[in-house]
Amino acid sequence: MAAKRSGAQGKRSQPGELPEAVPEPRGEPPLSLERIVATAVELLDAQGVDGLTMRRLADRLGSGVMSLYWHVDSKEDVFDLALDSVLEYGGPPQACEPQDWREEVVGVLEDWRASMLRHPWSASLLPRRALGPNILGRLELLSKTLSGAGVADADLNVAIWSLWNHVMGSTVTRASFELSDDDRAAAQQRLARRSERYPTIERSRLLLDSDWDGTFRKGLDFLLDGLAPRG
Amino acid sequence: MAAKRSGAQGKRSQPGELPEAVPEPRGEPPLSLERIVATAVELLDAQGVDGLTMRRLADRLGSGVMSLYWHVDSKEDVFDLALDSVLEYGGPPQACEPQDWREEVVGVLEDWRASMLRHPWSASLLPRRALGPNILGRLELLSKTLSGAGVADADLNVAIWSLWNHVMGSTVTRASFELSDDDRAAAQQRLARRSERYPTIERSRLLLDSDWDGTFRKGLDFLLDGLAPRG
DNA sequence: TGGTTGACTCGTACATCGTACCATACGATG
DNA sequence: CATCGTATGGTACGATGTACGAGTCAACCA
Repeated sequence: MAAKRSGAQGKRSQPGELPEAVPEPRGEPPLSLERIVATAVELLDAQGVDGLTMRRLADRLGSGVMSLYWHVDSKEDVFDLALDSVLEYGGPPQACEPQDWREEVVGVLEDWRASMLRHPWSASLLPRRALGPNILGRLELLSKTLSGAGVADADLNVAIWSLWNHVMGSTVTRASFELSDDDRAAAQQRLARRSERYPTIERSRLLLDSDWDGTFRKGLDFLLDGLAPRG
Repeated sequence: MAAKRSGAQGKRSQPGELPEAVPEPRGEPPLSLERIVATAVELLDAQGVDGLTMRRLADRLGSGVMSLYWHVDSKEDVFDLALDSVLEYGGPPQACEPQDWREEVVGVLEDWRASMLRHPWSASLLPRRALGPNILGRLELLSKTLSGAGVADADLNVAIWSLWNHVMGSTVTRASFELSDDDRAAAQQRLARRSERYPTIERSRLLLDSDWDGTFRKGLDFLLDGLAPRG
């Protein structure tokens, strides 16, 4: 529905030069998709998924609630756009071609994971259909790198999904268990109270002392070992 | 809050034998946590996450809405209980000790994945804190199996989380992309329209022809290769 | 016997949400 | 001036989660 969502131009005036306060009365730049999405991300960072409300979003933007709906179809739309916007890819730090394809893949995936951990709400938004241009771009980049590294076309999809699953799984897991210290303490108490039922995970302090970064790196290495061309 | 959530007894009467319709007037067995959770799972299966409403749940149970709140603290509570209840573990099919630790691990994890895929909403509930007794039980079982297989204590947490991440990641991914055929067609169209931007993933038909089960199995094998004791 | 208590049920009410509908304003174009 | 597309936003509606408190009923004690 809706024939809206046109080019979404940011500014509009390039004609004459009016020294008076015509372009921006200061305080309320005009609404735009970009501004809406950026503010939504701010709100999500500050208040979490449940904290994002169309009314609160409009307040932060200094606009009426219904004005948002000219730029956006629904709240779901805002979620999709926010998720994708957070996954914009800066590209590799140095422009030169890296020596090792493996290093490049690791870099791409670690940046991916870091982007999502920077915005913990993104993990809980994942299970919805999420195929914005930035996500697709990252998939394409990963795909191209693997292909260039010599992974056979027949194995390409398996490789991509395995790596994607690893990133998503570890992000979701970490976001779930990195909540508040109170929650963690409560979980530990619950666990200790029934320690006779869960002796092994209690002994290994699974929920307390886990090294998320190390686990991610190690699991990734194992996957890459298996996926490597000419195993 | 709330000192409720007592023993939650199912029946109440074991005194005399009244042949009249005293125990169940047929049609409305008394409310109980078990019945609430079971009905919530039904509703989630039928209508998805957004379909679960306290009012709808009460309707299905033939009770008033607020009656639910005597057994349950909040709607979040219902979600937590439903998620955990779906992950009850039946145990290995045959009682005998399996010959191979690896086979046992694979069995545990495939059953785990299958349980979640049977209730697709469970994937989208995951990113919340989710540590019910059944999930903990599965973690404990996995942990014990790995430990018994000779995985060193120092590597145990890494192994558990890597495998957990693999299950969760592939479940979330599959649930995201196995939506409706319409959605898939729309995504494909969007992709084709910009095929010049995503040539590799379009050529590999990443979004269309993926073998989810095979990917899961292959990734799992790679992880187990890496995690195997005495590599 | 009658009163009290605690487990359990539920109708009403309220704040808050997403958003449909409609009135408005404004710059550009006829 | 009339018209139109772009853009804004006030009001209102239906749905939601749940606080509150009144209700029922069995069991127990006086």
